Amino acid sequence: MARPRTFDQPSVLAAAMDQFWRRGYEATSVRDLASAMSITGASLYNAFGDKRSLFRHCLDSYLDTYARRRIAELDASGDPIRGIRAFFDDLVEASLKDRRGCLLVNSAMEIAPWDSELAAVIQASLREIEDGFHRALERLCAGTRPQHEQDARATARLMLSAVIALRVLARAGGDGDRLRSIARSAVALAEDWQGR
Amino acid sequence: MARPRTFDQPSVLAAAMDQFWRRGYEATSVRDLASAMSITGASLYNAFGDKRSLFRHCLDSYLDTYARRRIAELDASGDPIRGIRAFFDDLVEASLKDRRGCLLVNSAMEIAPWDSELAAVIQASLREIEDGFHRALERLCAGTRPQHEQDARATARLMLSAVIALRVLARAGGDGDRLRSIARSAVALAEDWQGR
DNA sequence: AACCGTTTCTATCGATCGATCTAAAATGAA
DNA sequence: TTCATTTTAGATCGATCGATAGAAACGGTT
Repeated sequence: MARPRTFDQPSVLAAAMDQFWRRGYEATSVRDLASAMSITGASLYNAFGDKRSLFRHCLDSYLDTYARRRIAELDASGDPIRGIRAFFDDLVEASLKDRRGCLLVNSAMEIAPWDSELAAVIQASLREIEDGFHRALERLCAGTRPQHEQDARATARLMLSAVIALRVLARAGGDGDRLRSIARSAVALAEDWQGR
Repeated sequence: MARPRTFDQPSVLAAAMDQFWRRGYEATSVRDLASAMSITGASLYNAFGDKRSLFRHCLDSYLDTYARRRIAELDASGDPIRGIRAFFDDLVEASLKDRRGCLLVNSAMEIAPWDSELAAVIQASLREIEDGFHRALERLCAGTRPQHEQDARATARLMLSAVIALRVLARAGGDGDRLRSIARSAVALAEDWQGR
């Protein structure tokens, strides 16, 4: 065949993701990316296509590596309430340690209004999170109260709202008290929904 | 004296605000701004200083014109629950009609991480919204249950979360059902808090 | 060992970025 | 009417933008 690549695709993709994550799409230049990835601009274009295509790869990788991992852990939790609490505790801890926020939410703000294809990906991913909460809520009252379907959907959406707001506030420098307070309220939402 | 300006300061500022609001800070060029404001670049720099300074003027104007107006209406409402419902109904309606989202939330994502001075302004404004909800909740049980202060603060913060998420989802193209569902849940939060 | 397809590097493309300069036009005070 | 002062318009600054061209480097195939 031909000359093989000298860089490791997953690791340079992670470096690019980090740039987009911290600085956003517009504010990240191709030179920033190439420098962070330790490759030249030509190699970047050769391997990933243009800037938007590289971003698409980064977003897909982010969703697989971070977003869906949290949902899977929620689904795997034995006790849904404990799973929800672990979800939000972990989210707050990660958000306070790393102020980049969430690449998915960041992209929903910056990219989605201008790129209908990526907007569809983003909306679908947000829906995955919402559905994860919904499944957890349904497990809380398995089979007993089918009439509360609407409530479960509404509660799941309010929990998704808490996730989004946590990420926004963390990126904007919100203090830990506020973040923890929101997380606690979101968990209480599920508890109250179960107990009512 | 000397030659007076030929443009109307508030109206050109509104035009600049519209650009920042729709496109964001980085993606809006000084030429975009000058064109939208119907003045030349030199006039822009002469009247408003550099790009960041113009943005600061726009953000201040936005807070006075939009954000604080909603809070004042909430404070002025006779029935806090009706005021909260009107707040969210109006927010959803406006968010569906105009997909720009909220300049304050947009800026919290894009500007706050890189500009500590503007970050402080943004955090203070978010706190103003939270405090507005908090005052409404306190009016719901005036003087009767001082022990619930912590709950009131937590509920107000969750309502702020709903506002932020509504704005994010609206900008990302979220459908009306989801937005209305979140708004309804946020109002229900206040109702439940009153009734518990 | 010779060949071929791919990657890599350097240099650079035209366009646009934020910002500024010059000079002409316009205005009110003296 | 004159003059000082400010605002205009247009040109342009150096820097950087996303993207590409051409040549050299390289490894698997024959």
